[in-house]
Amino acid sequence: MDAFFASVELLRYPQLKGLPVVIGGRRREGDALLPQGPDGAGPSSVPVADFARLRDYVGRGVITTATYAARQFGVGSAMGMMKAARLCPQAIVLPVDADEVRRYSRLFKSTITEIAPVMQDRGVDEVYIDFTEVPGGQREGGRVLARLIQKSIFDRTGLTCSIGVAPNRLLAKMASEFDKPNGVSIVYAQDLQSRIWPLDVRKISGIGPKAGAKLAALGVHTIGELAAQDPQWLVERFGKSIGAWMHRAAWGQDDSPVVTTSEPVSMSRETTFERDLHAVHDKAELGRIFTDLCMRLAQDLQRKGYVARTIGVKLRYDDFRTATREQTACNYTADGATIRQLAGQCLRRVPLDRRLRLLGVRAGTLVRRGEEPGPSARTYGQGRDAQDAMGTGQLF
DNA sequence: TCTGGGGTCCTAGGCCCA
DNA sequence: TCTGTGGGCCTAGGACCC
Repeated sequence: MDAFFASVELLRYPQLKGLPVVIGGRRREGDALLPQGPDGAGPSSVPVADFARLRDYVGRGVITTATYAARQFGVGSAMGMMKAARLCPQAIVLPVDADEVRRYSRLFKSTITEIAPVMQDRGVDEVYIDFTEVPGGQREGGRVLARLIQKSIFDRTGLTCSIGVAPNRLLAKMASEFDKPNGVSIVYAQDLQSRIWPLDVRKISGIGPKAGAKLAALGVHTIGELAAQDPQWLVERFGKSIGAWMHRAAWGQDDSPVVTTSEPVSMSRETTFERDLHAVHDKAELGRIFTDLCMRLAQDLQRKGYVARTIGVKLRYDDFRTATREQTACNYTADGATIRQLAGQCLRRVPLDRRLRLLGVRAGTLVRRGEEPGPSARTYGQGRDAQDAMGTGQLF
């Protein structure tokens, strides 16, 4: 299989090109989404000076993405806004406009599938494409088709994207990193030792901060060093599945197909509070938020046509520890009140002695509405804790 | 003053059942 | 009848991704 990996940079205001810009943070009620130009001309006509700056940002939140100009200051995705403001106070802050991002994401993907129909979603701004069967897909190792896709995306959306082409998804993803934000990189199987092995192990999608640090502590820093390890040695340290996968990945091996359809496994809604809340002192406010999360989750399920049998809660304490509890019911549901009741039972099994910074509600074991199997013969979550919770009053 | 939100997958332990 | 074993499901937590 030959695979493309394409990712787009979701910044489209030409007057901000080349400037440090971060997208992210948390929007407060009543905040204007973006400064608007005269006569409804939109943000594209707003002078640079009129955009908000990172130094003026107040409150919680993280960076969703940053331009390459901002990244030069050390600012990057998932960084706290306050830390980013210290590193690059002059950066322009744009809010996340989720509806607009979704619209452009759909446009980006439909442009690709019109050219190469076998495409796998990898989030809002990334896709894998199998172009084995696309006419002309092999010309110049795939470069011709990649350029065509790039141009089509730019013509349709005004967005640039970087593309990697390689024998499989794993290598294509790494190849796409080689020439950002608007390049095409081709990696052949025989390039493994010269172009992949010198890279840091963290460049492998799936090796994150924890595994990266553990490997570093074991003296393994590059992908080449990872490839040199005995697979059994990796299995003993990272487990059967991940250890074996790591070794295959280091050798550039990946036989996973480009999957064009998938069913959701879970849906959830969560929110971080403006200030930490206490289960007793802020009971009314927490109750309102909790109910709202349950209702929004129910709406999500109903809108997308799913019902769930497992309902759970997620809490994050003021010390950032996380606790989850979940319960699988006899029947499937997408009803807000039922979800609220089940989630409330889960909540009673969590310690609530510390202040909370986040509350979430999750629905799992999903099936399409109308395709529910019969009631489960066995029910779980009926232990002492769960029984304590049954039939008692609501916590919040 | 750190650290969002919405997901997937893996692991480990417990329980139940054949 | 008792015990051991293995599989499936549930639960909680963690790692990782965009």
